[in-house]
Amino acid sequence: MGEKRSYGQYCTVARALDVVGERWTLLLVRELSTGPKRFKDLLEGLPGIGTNLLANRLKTLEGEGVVRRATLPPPAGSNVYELTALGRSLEPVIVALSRWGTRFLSVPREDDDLRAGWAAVAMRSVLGQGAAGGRPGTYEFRIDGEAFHLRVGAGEEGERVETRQGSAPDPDLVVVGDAETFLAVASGRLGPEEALESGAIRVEGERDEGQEALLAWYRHAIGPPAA
Amino acid sequence: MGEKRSYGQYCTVARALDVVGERWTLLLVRELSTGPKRFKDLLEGLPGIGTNLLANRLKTLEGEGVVRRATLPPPAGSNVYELTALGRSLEPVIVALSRWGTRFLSVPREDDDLRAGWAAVAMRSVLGQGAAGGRPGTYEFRIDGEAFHLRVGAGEEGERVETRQGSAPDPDLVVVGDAETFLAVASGRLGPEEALESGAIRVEGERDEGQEALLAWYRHAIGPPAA
DNA sequence: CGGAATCCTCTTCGATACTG
DNA sequence: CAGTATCGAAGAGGATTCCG
Repeated sequence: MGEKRSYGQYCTVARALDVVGERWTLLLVRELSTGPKRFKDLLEGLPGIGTNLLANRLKTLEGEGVVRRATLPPPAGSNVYELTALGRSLEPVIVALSRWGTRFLSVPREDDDLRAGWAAVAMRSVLGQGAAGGRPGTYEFRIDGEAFHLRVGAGEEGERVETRQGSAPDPDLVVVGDAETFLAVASGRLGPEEALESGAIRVEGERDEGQEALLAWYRHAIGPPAA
Repeated sequence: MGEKRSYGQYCTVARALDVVGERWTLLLVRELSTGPKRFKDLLEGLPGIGTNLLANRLKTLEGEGVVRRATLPPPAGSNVYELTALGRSLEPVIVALSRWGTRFLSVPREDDDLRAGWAAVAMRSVLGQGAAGGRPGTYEFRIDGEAFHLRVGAGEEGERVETRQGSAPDPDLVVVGDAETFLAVASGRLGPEEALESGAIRVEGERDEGQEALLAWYRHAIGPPAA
């Protein structure tokens, strides 16, 4: 039984792909990159994977130290899967793929699935491109009614960004919109100005100040349309 | 007939993987990342792929604008495959995977294949981590008798690095060694000092000055052992 | 509800042989 | 040398069932 297929190359890239190169695996990491999830949530976020394949991938990744099983603290108490430190260190891979994939996004195809979390991942991936000088802070996104927050910290080289599902306790800014709009903005297809003017994206709280801050942040983070 | 399998997700990561997520594809990009190659050379660098699969991948990637066919200028005149600009922009993906895969490298396994080019890719991927202040220049590596050169240019944010097969016309430094040693150094398993002292890696040209420069460069580029 | 196991069909892979 | 053709083996994927 599955003796673990390997490329059999003494090469850093091949070794990485031995672990995360199989079908679905990196998408599974993407799902967990915003926080722990139950088996059922993962199925929801990976339409078409099938329960057996998901279980297999999880088992393999757990064996390799990329994923870990955990139990959420009360009152939740659910069994979840989460990334280990090793798994979280795949972030640059996800970001690089996300940036590269942006140019293939165009518009949703017939039968394309769409999840709020994917828009959050896309938003995260367009950040931290500029060198220092970003705007550290916590930004909450409510995408199709689901909350995510991005913590932008001023690191040594470029910004350190973390995206997690759920509300932030102390957001500097709360932005509301739908997934397709956020993806359009992340891909550079829709300018933040137009998105705000048309009402496709709204800022909660003190409107004028918040809106100005968001625009400034967008402009810095996303930069000129489509790299 | 192969209607082109897709994850069917309106997501930047999934779209990227729709194009380069299949088995062998990113390794094929790795092979081409150091320069154009003939069909035969690609087979050599992807042991086990099978001619039909390689032909399929190349055709698909050509259709997607990642790879292009070209004819080398005389006197070579061979038909080769090379990356387009779109293909070259996959560099950050390869680098991210290579860095992540470094920790799985350890020592060659029984039956592991090993190619000089893979060591060059690994060397390239450990560069440009430090912020500005790197040492721009051209470094030639002769790995197992094969020549590669890395051009490090001082860019805006971090260094811009390009790796190509073949000799450089004007190398600032020529370093000679075998693939396994270079991979050990790239992975942080072997310090550059030890590698030079043991003679596993040699510097050509004016020894003392060159050796000092190489060491300084290594230290800056690679930094403290194993990030 | 969470997930493992089974069954069956289909596609892809991988190795070799064959052709322009 | 550069592919195409072929075919057995392995993996994907969808449904369904079983177990805690």
